[in-house]
Amino acid sequence: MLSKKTQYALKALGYLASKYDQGPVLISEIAASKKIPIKFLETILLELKQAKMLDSKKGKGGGYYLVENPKKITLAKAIRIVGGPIALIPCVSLNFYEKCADCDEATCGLYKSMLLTRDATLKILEKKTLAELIDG
Amino acid sequence: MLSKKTQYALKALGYLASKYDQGPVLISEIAASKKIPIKFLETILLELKQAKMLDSKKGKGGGYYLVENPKKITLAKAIRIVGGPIALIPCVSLNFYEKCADCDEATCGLYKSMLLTRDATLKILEKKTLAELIDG
DNA sequence: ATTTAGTCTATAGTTTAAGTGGACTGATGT
DNA sequence: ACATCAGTCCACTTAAACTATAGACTAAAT
Repeated sequence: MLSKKTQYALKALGYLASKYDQGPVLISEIAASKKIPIKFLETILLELKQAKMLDSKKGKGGGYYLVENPKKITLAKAIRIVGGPIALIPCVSLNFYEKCADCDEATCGLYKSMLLTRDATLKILEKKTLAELIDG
Repeated sequence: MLSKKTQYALKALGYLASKYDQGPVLISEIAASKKIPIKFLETILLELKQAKMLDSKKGKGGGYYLVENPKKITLAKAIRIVGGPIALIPCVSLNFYEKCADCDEATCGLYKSMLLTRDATLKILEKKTLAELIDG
């Protein structure tokens, strides 16, 4: 399961995708529309900004907006930025790899099954983009 | 990502599968072999026992053992018992479903992508069994 | 200058992970 | 039969990570 933070990030990005090229969007507007705790959302958006996926403007008429066309940003990329490994266990994670304490990957049965699962998941998440998060 | 608890459960079940029909196995043996904190493992095995996937014998010569042939137990079933939803978000979970606060499932873009992902994952986890967790 | 809206720091609450101590149960030896 | 040992079972405590909230600060617009 994705963390709450990651789920919120995807929802927020979907909303921003639907407003792409329409100027900055208020944090409060995103929070209200997607039912996300506003202060929590604040930190998530900041993180996405630091990763150059979003940019922001302060003051009146300010807000957050996507830097790039939503069609060019995959769900996998977004998930990874906010810190969510996609694999089910660390030893098959591409971006958050950690060796198991106990097993040899060449022979580990669990490793094999989890690898299959990761590949199937990634095949989808590397293809789907933020544009496809837009409702309708 | 699966919780630590779920990861430990799968490792322990894999070990028990490799010792199926060889009598009870000590918690301490499983913990040592799979590098699992022993007291944490205790509670996990107890939970699997209460779900009738394992049974145990107390006293000398005691320990835990699989009730059923490991070939008959899917990974999906095991994961669900120890409380790990397989879906990435609650609104597409079969066993731990929760409605989203903000979206209409008929039109939600995120819902559609997550549903695809869940199906791909489940296709694997509903087929793989504990027998396939045995190393080698 | 005033208002608007993002940024930063600190903190509280909640869940998950892990550790401690001891009670209970069954097998075994004498 | 009884004592002892080996093991699971159970109730608490602690630690760490995750989720959520509050308030002061800074930049931009008018």
